[in-house]
Amino acid sequence: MPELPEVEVTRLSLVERLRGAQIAAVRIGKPLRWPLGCAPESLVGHRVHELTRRGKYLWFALDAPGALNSGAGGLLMHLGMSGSLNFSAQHAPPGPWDHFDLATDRGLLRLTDPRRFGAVVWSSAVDEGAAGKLLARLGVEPFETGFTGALLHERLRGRKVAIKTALLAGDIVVGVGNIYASEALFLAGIDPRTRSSRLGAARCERLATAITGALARAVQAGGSTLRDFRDTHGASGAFQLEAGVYGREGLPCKHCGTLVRRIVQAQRSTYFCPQCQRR
DNA sequence: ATGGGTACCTGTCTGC
DNA sequence: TGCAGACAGGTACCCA
Repeated sequence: MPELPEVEVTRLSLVERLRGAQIAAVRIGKPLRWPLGCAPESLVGHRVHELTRRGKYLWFALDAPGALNSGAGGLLMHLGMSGSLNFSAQHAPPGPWDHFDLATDRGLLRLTDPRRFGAVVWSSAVDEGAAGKLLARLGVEPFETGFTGALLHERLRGRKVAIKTALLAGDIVVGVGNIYASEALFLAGIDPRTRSSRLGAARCERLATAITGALARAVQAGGSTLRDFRDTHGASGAFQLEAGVYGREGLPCKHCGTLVRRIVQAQRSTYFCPQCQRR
């Protein structure tokens, strides 16, 4: 489910209530992608100092009991393909897909994840241990000033993979998942099959702008795809209406009327307009 | 280093 | 109706 916009919307909706919340109990359901890495009871008494995001990962920075900002490690969370995070009623029994509960004095935070590609991992610091290892290979944040067309140009040079695949890899720029990779390339007028190294400075500039724009608009829209998932209305929803090409195979391009095509790249669907997007 | 493929797991939809 | 198969918002890891 979650690409950067959905993760950021999740973070924004939780951060105020969670900041300062004290952990009262931790419940683990079925195993997620990786083990927690600490005894769940050892987290009891800690407070959530801050909730931040890196790429599609959430970082719950923890304070030791009684101390303020003592840096008592934290929890790194990934929502995988199907994860969602919400406050539940304090004593609501866990459903079959609820695999991680953080009971706090501010409410019960619950991770629901049917496919269990998600993970919650304890780490002594963001840049150490399990978290450090997972975050080490990540590229720049699309909303930070370091993300420019020039950087894209520099990092794509010498890469032979298709641009769509390069964007998804996450080691150049983070947060662009399967939907927004297609959308950004559509906005930039670039054929997703284009060899990365063939993109010149001008198109890299356009692509950087398109990526930032698409992600920012999606955050503003409230991560509509996330809402779809929670309401179990399937794939149709506000984002589908906004999407230029994603999920629109066989429908007319909104710019030129040419039928949108679907292809498979690196075992993932890619959607594009063969007329508006050029190699 | 790069790139390709596989693996993880479960739900939903489509077509026969 | 039943069932097989395709497909789904991610990413670490293994191997050429």
